[in-house]
Amino acid sequence: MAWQETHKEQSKQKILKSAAMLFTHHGFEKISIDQVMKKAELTRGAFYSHFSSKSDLYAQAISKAGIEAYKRKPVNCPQDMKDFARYYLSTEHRDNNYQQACPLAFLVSDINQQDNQVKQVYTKTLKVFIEQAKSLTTSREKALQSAVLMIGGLALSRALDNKDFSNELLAACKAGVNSLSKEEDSDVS
Amino acid sequence: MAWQETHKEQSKQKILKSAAMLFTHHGFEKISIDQVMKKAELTRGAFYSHFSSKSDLYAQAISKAGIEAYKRKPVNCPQDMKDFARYYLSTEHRDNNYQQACPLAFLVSDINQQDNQVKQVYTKTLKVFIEQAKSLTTSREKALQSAVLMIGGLALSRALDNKDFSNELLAACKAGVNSLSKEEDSDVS
DNA sequence: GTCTATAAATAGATAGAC
DNA sequence: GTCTATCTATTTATAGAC
Repeated sequence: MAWQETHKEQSKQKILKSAAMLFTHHGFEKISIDQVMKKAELTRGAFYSHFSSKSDLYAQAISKAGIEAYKRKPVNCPQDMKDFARYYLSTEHRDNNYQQACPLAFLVSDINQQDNQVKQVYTKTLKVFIEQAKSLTTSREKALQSAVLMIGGLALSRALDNKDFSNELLAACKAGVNSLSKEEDSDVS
Repeated sequence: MAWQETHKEQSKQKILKSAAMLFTHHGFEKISIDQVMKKAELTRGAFYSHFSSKSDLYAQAISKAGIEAYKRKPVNCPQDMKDFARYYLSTEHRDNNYQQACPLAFLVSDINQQDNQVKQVYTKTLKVFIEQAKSLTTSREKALQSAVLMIGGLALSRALDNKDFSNELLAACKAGVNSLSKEEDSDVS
């Protein structure tokens, strides 16, 4: 019994890992259950033993993707907003070169089309992101602005067909975030 | 002959108007050609006399949606970044109460999944937006940051399931844009 | 140019064997 | 729990009548 439970959990985690990667990079509609299951080395029929619907998988995959994406960020840049922005607003992140990209940016305009479960998971993930930003700046308002500059900047940079323009946009966002960080803040009490 | 040309152009404009509205609010994948044609009071079969593919329609619809969305903005707030931000980052804009919402925010993470024609149109539309912002601030960098705060802020606000949180985010972005405007800028030469 | 009808492909979800 | 097979619905795109 314990073996079976473990086996089932392992299968579910394989599905979730595949889904987190595929959905983050290509969005909800472009990815089919079949693609997710093939990447997880399973078949379509096994899917509904683990998830109630494609939308259910999407919600859980976004949550996992968020956790995976932040797993490295705090480690690499625990106290410094500049490092955070450099990591987040990098061309590598934009160009799909991170194993787990940030779903907040990659899926931002996809979420409004989804059901409440998905919106709730996305909102919770954003709150964690903003808490992270809050610890690196001096006010909640500045944390919100930094989050929008990072998430919005990365999302916009991915939509452009002009690399120079896209790079310029990332640089401007980095500068904006830096001007909101603790070190640059003249209001330190 | 002239009559037919006019008639054809009118049909195309009706299709484009329907597509601009439907695509902007629901994205590329959630809208079918059939839905667009029904809204335009035509049938599916007539579609391919006007557009080569659904993707072709999408590109032209984004262009039209951008033009329509900006048609009012400069009129309402010709010289003032604060008015621009108040208009753009309003709850009405977020909640689909504008007849023509801004495709830059509503579709931002959808564009990366599309072909080059779509990306080019989106990029061109963003350039116009930034030129608008440039005329209301003191540097290109501030214009880029303002654009990201507005477009990214609106996009993010639409993804949340918590109205208070969403409103707070819009307010923070408005404050951020205001601090980048000409009036608040201490570097005026 | 617009219509009806249909081809051809894809995908979400389910049934039943093992 | 996972497999193969299939149902059902949807959608892009095309063919041909008017």
